[in-house]
Amino acid sequence: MAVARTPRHRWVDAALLALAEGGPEAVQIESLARSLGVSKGGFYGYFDDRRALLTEVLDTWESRSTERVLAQVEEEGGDAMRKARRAADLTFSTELRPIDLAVRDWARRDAGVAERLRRVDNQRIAYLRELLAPVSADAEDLEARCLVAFSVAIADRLIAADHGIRSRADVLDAINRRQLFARAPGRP
Amino acid sequence: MAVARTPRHRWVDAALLALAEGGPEAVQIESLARSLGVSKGGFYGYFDDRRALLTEVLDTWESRSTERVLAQVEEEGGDAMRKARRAADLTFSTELRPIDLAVRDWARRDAGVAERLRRVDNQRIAYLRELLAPVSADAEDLEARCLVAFSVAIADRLIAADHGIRSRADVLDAINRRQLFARAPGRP
DNA sequence: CAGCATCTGTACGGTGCCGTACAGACCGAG
DNA sequence: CTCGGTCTGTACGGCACCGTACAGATGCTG
Repeated sequence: MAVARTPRHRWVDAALLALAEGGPEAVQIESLARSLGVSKGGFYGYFDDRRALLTEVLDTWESRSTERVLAQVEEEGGDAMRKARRAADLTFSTELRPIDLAVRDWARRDAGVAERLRRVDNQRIAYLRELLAPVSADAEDLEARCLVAFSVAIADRLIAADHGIRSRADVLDAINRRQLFARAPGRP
Repeated sequence: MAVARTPRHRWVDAALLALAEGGPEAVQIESLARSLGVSKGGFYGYFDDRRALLTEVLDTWESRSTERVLAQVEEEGGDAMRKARRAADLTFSTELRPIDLAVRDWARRDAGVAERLRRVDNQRIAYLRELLAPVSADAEDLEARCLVAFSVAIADRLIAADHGIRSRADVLDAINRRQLFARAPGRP
């Protein structure tokens, strides 16, 4: 048996990279082959067609964004607060964030992708609730804080505005202190 | 002179629609021609090439998102609060919002688009500052509220999560009441 | 109504990508 | 070393889109 120079997962990884950089349209078999330094000859041994690759790409992204993050977080342990913080860090890592944005735009046009995104987002927000519950006044306040936190995290890379003398990081820090983690009145 | 069945602006409008629905890759001359019930014959009389159309599309979007909104708002008059609210409504109208999202994703890959978006966003946030200044405690608080408001407005259509018994509208309403427009402590 | 500038349909060559076919390279097993 | 299955390179047909060329339709204008 010949050993595979370009096993299945390399195609998927290359596709994830292309998706992150150029959206789903940029996931092109011949282009991926070039970036792998290979011709597309072997591709169709692993995948029926381009569509099958995209499905697998989404499967991989979904798994890395949920199960893998969750496993990592649980392995490291700690209290709910620490776990939720760690989950946030892993979710918005350098590799995962651009894919997240690409998928989010993709979901606007593809109901299947939208459904996957809903599953992933629901799991993320569930974690976020644990993080913010201790400082929230009530269920409505908690839900509001969660949506704000999630929105700010996502929109950060999508907004291009300046903030005068302040850097974006300064403003994000202020949001954390004054809105998200500010203890609600009348809580210990 | 023959009268134009398909004048320049119809190509631009069709392109804006395609951009909103499918991103810049979906702006295809032959596809636009089909949607206009016309062949592409006339297109190259108005534009040098596809690139020129995309430039004009961005010009149009930029103008509609800034000058036109501003003109409309100023025409209707009212105090700063009313103006800023009106500007927000016009900015996130049914037609403009999908284009906004498409441009935002586009900007991740194209520096020129990113620069345009920066100009537009800065103008929008400037208006937002007027809206939120009266309830803010200080400059840092104001900047935080602006970024939160803008982030929530943008991320709304990009987040797919559910909120239990509450609808998204409920949560957005709670955010408005409890975080964005809640009068800062010690303000009249 | 005739002339003419303008717009439109059709046809074409070029390019890039998809998916298929197949010959040959490769490497482990025996 | 030889065999055999697996992977890879190359070549091909098909398709969709870009941009060009040009003939003909169209409807002002004088």
